[in-house]
Amino acid sequence: MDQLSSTFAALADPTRRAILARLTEGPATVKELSEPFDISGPAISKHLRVLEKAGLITRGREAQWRPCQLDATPLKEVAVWAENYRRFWDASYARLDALLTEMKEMD
Amino acid sequence: MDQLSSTFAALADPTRRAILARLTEGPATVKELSEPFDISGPAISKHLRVLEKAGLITRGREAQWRPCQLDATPLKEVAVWAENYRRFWDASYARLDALLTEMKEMD
DNA sequence: AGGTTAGATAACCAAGTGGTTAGGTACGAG
DNA sequence: CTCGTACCTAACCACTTGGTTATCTAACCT
Repeated sequence: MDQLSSTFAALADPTRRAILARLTEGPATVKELSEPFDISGPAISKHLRVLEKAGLITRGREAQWRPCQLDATPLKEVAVWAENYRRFWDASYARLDALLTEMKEMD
Repeated sequence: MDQLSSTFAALADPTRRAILARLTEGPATVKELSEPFDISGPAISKHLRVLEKAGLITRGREAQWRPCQLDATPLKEVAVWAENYRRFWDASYARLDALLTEMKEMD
């Protein structure tokens, strides 16, 4: 799978997006991350592995803890990708687009 | 599934992203959309249904054709969501963030 | 009416996903 | 050394996904 696909796939799950949101407040242990959800530890572990493979988190080792940290780099690609479609949702861009087309047709 | 999740899920497939890219050039029939790929018609039909359920395309009826059209509205939500993480990938925002934290710690 | 074309649906398959429970590893504390 | 804690892996399950082929409907063109 390409980078963008695995990033989108990782973001398709609400639990994983919530984990990312939590990590904006700073690094956290697996235990801390699992607290807001009533799913088992292994389920969280799987989510973290998906996020790690997508490059959205990095994991360290400190004694018996494996602290997770946000890495938002892939989200930049997402933002850039989405921005390419801005003119299709933004009305003012659509008007500008129409204007440019009109001008192009004049020559 | 919530809106954002189904949008991300729809975008996780390269074929579907290519279909969206093609639709930026204007509406197209199912046949036209399937031409660049060497997968079967039904496979394309399934992709289109996923895109339609995610609200990324709308479909009309003209004789025996069912022309597809881009609807980028959900992509705005994607862009907005991703922008919330800008300060975590943008160095200058990170510096601003550090500065603000420093200032906060001073009182 | 008959044939061709566009497209959807149905049934199936292999692989992936999100969850579980059970059991294993590694570390710190007493 | 033993106990508890943090975390992982393994095996399993139900469901989804991305693909297939075969079959159907609907519209156009002779």
